[in-house]
Amino acid sequence: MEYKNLPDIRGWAALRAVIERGSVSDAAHVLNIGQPAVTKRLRALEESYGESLTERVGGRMQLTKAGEKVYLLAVQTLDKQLALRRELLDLAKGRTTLHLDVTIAIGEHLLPHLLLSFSESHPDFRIDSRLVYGRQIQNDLASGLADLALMERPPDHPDLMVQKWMDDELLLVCGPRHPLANEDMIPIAMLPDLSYVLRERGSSPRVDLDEALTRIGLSELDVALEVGSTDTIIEVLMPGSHVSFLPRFAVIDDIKRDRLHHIKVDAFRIMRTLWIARHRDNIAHPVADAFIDIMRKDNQID
Amino acid sequence: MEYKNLPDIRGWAALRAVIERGSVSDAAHVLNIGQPAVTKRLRALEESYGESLTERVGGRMQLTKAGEKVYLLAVQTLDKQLALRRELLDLAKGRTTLHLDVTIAIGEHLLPHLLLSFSESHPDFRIDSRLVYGRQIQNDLASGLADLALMERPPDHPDLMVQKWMDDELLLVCGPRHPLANEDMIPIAMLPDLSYVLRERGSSPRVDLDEALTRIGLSELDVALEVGSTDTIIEVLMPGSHVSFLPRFAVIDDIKRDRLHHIKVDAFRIMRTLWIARHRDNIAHPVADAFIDIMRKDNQID
DNA sequence: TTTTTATATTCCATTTAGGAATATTAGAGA
DNA sequence: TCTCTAATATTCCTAAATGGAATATAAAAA
Repeated sequence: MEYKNLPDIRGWAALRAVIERGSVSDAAHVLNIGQPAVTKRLRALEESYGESLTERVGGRMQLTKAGEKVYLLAVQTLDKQLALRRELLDLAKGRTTLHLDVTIAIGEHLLPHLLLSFSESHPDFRIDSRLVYGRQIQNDLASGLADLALMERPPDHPDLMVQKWMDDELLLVCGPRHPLANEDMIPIAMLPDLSYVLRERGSSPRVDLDEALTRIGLSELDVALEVGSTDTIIEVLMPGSHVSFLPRFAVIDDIKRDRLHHIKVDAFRIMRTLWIARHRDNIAHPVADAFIDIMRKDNQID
Repeated sequence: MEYKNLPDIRGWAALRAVIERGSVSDAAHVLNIGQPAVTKRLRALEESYGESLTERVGGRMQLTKAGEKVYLLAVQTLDKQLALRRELLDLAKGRTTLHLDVTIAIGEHLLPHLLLSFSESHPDFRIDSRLVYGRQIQNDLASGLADLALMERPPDHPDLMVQKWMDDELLLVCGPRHPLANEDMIPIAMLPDLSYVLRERGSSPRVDLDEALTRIGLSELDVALEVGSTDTIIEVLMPGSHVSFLPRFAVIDDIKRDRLHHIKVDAFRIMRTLWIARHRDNIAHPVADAFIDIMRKDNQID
């Protein structure tokens, strides 16, 4: 049985940090060790695999072909190791915790209310929630780091299952002082003339937006600012020079209170669905079931 | 990012070896290190997880609840690490190797012919084959250690896909000097009176046999000997005091040449299917496709 | 170029790994 | 219950490794 030539997990951690930070010294900082230590870890790992795993390309550390494969295993294993740690903690303390991942927008607008309802009706259960990016949610579910996730786009990982949570729509909105604040509807042709504040590329609402724009043949909008939080976007809209596409659930309250104005676009709607996702091997989780129950009930009230 | 408290992979290897061999000293032997080293690895691992992972139960080392979880990750990771090593080798040498797992019986009787046909028609491709037990095949496929498998029972792992290869049957056979060597057919009632040489419990033919017997209400046969190889069973049958249930593909030649006699059993046949199995993520493997092609052609000739 | 920033080396103190010998413990058998 | 025995845990020691500080080297930026 193999023993002597096994790689060191800390080598995997080093590789991961170097790739994800893009530099050895940043990685060293994140890992709380010195830069030479990281370099040496990488060398040792390369020696263990007999292949060079990284190369400097334009000042950034990148993976070689072989490095890609090692990196994949490294991330998988480190994530699973973390999940295992947590599982053992839960086991020891006899607690039943639900580890929940949600997208940023859902976390900002829908989650607080849900958590409140849940903790009222199930004071004995515990939920640990994390606001993460869509891609990361898939990794977390796959590795067991998360038991359940609320997402704005369905995952494409083969082991992840989804069920529909609720319908949503991306709405074009502006602040009350914007020139269009009194318009009920505008034609599609006017969309390129507006100045936008949007979520960053790759975020779920942005991907949905870009897909919808491509469908109607619009390639690029005039994006004045990219922001990582819908709440921040709403603040930026207030002065009135920009508009944005935001999930209905995030702006519905502000629209009702006339803090934001919903500009309809003629013959253009971006419909979407919010999803509940979980790993196929993790379909029997008492806290998850209780939580989903709460979500469904809550939905009926709204 | 976690770094300092990561477990040592060699700890995982030690845990795995201890559990699979059932003792610390055996594990030490397999790992080519001393017994104290293994003990210390276990201690270190337990310290890292903050839980005791093993306990001595009746002289055998067993897993605690927490140990189970750690063991699972250990096996997964070590297998994947092995698969990764091999993948890197293939990558470096630019060769295309098919890693094939087959059950013992298939390996003894069907594989040699297949490999020959394959190497004749595809001299540029390479096949590494392993004879392993059914349960292990599933692990190998799941971890990527094997690309393709030929099995006597379909896997129940959710990520593994099967396609039918060929039909088979378990035949009751005896040597030419056995008292029943001239009988064409016997009643079911006579089955318990015979003395059997069978594959060991858990092997694919044995599981099929036991299931079939259960279906007709026969719980136990008189098993004189359990053997790990069908070839060995055939040898043991020669003197003529025992009978066995063996896959048709393993005995058809010997029956034709009158080295074995097939005893039909009235209203009792054990039909089975041989399967080609692979991982869902590994469905595009050129060598696998070429090999499956050979298997199909071969089948038509027989 | 020169400057600046990032990575690799070297050297050293410290820690850790594993072997040999030995103590301890847990089952088996009287 | 008390040996006896086989297995596991400890101890002690040497060899090997880790990671830090200082420094050399390499690669971008100016």
